[in-house]
Amino acid sequence: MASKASAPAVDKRRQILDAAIRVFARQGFHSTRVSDIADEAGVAYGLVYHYFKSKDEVLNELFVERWSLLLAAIEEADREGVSPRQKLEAVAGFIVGSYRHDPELMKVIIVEVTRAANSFGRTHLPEIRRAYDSIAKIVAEGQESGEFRRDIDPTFASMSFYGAIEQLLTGWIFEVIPASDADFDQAKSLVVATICDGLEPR
Amino acid sequence: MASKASAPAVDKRRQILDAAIRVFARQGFHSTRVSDIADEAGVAYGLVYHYFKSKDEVLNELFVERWSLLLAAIEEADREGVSPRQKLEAVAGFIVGSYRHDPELMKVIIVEVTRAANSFGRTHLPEIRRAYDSIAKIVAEGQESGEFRRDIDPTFASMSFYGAIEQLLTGWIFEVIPASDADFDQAKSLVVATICDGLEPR
DNA sequence: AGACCGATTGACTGGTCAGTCAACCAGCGA
DNA sequence: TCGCTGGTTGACTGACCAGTCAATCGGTCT
Repeated sequence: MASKASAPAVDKRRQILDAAIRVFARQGFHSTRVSDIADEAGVAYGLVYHYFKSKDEVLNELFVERWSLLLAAIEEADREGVSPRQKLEAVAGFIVGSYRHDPELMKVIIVEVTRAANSFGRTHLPEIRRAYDSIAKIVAEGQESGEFRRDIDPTFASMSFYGAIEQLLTGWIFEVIPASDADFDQAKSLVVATICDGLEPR
Repeated sequence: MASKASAPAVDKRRQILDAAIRVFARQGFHSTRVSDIADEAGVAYGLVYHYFKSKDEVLNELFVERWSLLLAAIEEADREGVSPRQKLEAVAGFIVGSYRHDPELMKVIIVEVTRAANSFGRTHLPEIRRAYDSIAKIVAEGQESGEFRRDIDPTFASMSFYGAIEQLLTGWIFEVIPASDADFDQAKSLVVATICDGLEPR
């Protein structure tokens, strides 16, 4: 496909995916018609079905594409020989960075997949779970090395950590909390400070 | 309605609401037909429209009914003259307790409203935000009294705290993490310990 | 009895889309 | 020039379902 000797000047498939991001972000998956995607992409209705076997598959593609990067980033962070706290910082940084870099895509991923475990998320639960597990692994290693306390289940900690970050993104997405560049910069360290140091003074 | 001199043996309206909880929890809001609700309630299709003006209104009713209790509980917790940490414990305890008491209803609230800010949540954003704000208020008071550190924005802390709890419930709902009675018991204190004390040993 | 009225019933309608498909087009090799 | 092939088009169809409504039921009051 993309490995053709000479790629076409415009990659219609990509064009459709990018249009879908915009439309899904604007109207939500359920209330976008396939024709909306085609229109936004400046392409005929039927072409969407030439490249994707269903509307669902378009969303799937967007999710898988992005989530695999996240999984890679978490595992990469774990591989580095730094403190568990720095690993968590790297994970938080990657997620916040993803949002900063392409808020529309992250909105779609979170709102339509990650936070929609009943519909789409269900299909992708295994991949989503893999992220939780990788974070839990970081916490568990921190406990073994004595850098983290041992009386909090790593799975619990992982869910709290991920939940906190996702809630922040959700707050930005729906303008419940301000989303300036300064907020993005702070977010990473504040989340990690909250989770690692706690709210009570030391 | 319910204030009639002699209430009917069966309150059909309530019967419909309870049936809706079960069906929404089982199939999700989008893929339940109004006829599913009627069937589950053992009632004719049209009767749903006698008591509710639309399918949406059924969900709204369920949400408002429950969320107002949550708001009351948070504000009540804040009113008591205890430490901010104990207030957060009360809030976490109420939410976990709600799930324990009626997991299906909480599943519907979270999956279809709270975590669905694009569709339904949008309508209820003000009420949802009120919960965040009340929690932030608890944190802010804790900072003023010196029981919480001052370098973390209360709004941030509030989102992290609420996000952590909601993520735990979501984990239970989708069986990503085990949901035994023991887990419920621990959850409250573990979340609060994580957020207040942090993962790093003191 | 008979009139009245709210609760209850379920067949039906109107509108909406996802997905199909037959036709069309452009480039290229023979 | 003439197929051939794969990308591209958009009208159309079949299914689905929220919401409507006219009819029926059952209790109460006169």
